[in-house]
Amino acid sequence: MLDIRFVRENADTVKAAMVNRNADVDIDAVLAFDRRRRATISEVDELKAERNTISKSIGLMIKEGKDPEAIKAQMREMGEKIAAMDEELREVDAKLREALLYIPNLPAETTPVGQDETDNPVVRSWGEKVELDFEPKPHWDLGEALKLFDLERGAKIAGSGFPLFTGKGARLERALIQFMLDLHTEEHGYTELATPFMCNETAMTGTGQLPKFAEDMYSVPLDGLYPIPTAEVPITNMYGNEILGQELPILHTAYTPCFRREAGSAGKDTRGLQRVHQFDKVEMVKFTTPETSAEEHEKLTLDAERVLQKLGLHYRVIELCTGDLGFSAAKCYDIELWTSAQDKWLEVSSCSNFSDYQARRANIRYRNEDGKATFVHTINGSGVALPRLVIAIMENNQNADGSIDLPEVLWPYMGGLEKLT
RNA sequence: GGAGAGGUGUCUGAGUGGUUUAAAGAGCACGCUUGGAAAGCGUGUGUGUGCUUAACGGUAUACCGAGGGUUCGAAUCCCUCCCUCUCCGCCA
Repeated sequence: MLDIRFVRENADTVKAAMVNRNADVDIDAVLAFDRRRRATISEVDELKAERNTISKSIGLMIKEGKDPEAIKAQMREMGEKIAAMDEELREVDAKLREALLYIPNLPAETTPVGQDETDNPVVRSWGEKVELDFEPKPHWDLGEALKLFDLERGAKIAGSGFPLFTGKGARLERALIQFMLDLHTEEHGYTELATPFMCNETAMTGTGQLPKFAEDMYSVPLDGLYPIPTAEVPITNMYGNEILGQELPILHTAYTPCFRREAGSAGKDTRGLQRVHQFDKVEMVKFTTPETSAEEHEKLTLDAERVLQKLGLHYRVIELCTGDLGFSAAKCYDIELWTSAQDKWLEVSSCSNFSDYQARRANIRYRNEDGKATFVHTINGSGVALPRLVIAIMENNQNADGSIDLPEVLWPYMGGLEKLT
């Protein structure tokens, strides 16, 4: 959520930023709510001040044995007026908040301006494309042949997009999760968490999934819960409504499954594991001061890249331009893996700096050097998401006989297994 | 799911309708004291919002788990909900 004072004082900047984002929001409507809200507060506070004074004098009158009935009758009227104005204030307050919740974050100054994904610059790349001297098979063929997963039976029990991993495929999921968690906790300084896999509406609003993206979320209406689309939700919101007493930055990592309805993307890249409703992911989340967030964002991105380097996978980092930037993010790098069999790039990580946007929504603060309660900056990124990672390993490491070589760092996690046959 | 007990500031903890403007203590910060420290003494010590200020700040209002209600006036009384603890039930 944007700071209403900032919006008030920099309306033109905000409007220009929204144009760069292709965001259709009515800033003037927000400003009108803001004006009405402040006028109402001034008025009702004055009345309340008067009521407090007179109420106290009534107390004194009773003590002195005087009859306060005449004044009380008068005060009843004032009470009704205050109640009416409080109600009006509640309404305009709710409208203002609702409007603000639908306004996306301001892009960082360093975020490149652009229309859509074709304007996203490539920041860097690592490794080289794998050249195979035979006709490579897509992962869905390899996986069925090696019995790594059984997508038909997954569909039978839950629906398409709910993959069922079997045997070595299931073990590969577990091995990758553990490898990544070990890397982030032992070498990158993150503290591991095991979080709830469902969150309430407040948490989903805190990180920006609600209210605007309700249709992307699964929900359990009977209990008011939502299966998490990313560990970002429980991890970020665990500090909601707190003034953090500990040193910043705070670094957390967690494995969770992620649940996404993928509404509106039906039929797009859905073959095999490319786009699924449930997938495993190791996430990284940081809470930083405003001064260090840019630097910590770069470091977090490198932490994600390190996973891919250790696995020996060719990747590139692109930066999202203003037109392609996620709703809550100020700046974002996507990491994409190359797959030779399909001759294309697959997004496996999205590393974003949210500045104080989520912190303001979730009300997460710390004490700055002056001792003043200040909103933290939140940063998070996948480190990394599994299905497309598995795709890249399978498709790039395949042999002519249909077997798949496992990256050396995974051998210990696979019980010594070096090859999927 | 049932019964009971609770939820007050950084912490402990008092407070059952009106100088509570949330007592007191601890902690913390600053000052005095000291050769230095401790002790002692003194002062200060939350958050949101509105108005105001160049700024320090000032001022008003709200906040005692959350949301409603009663009342001239609510931490205090009433209603709904949430959470924690104990016991029972169910259960991996």
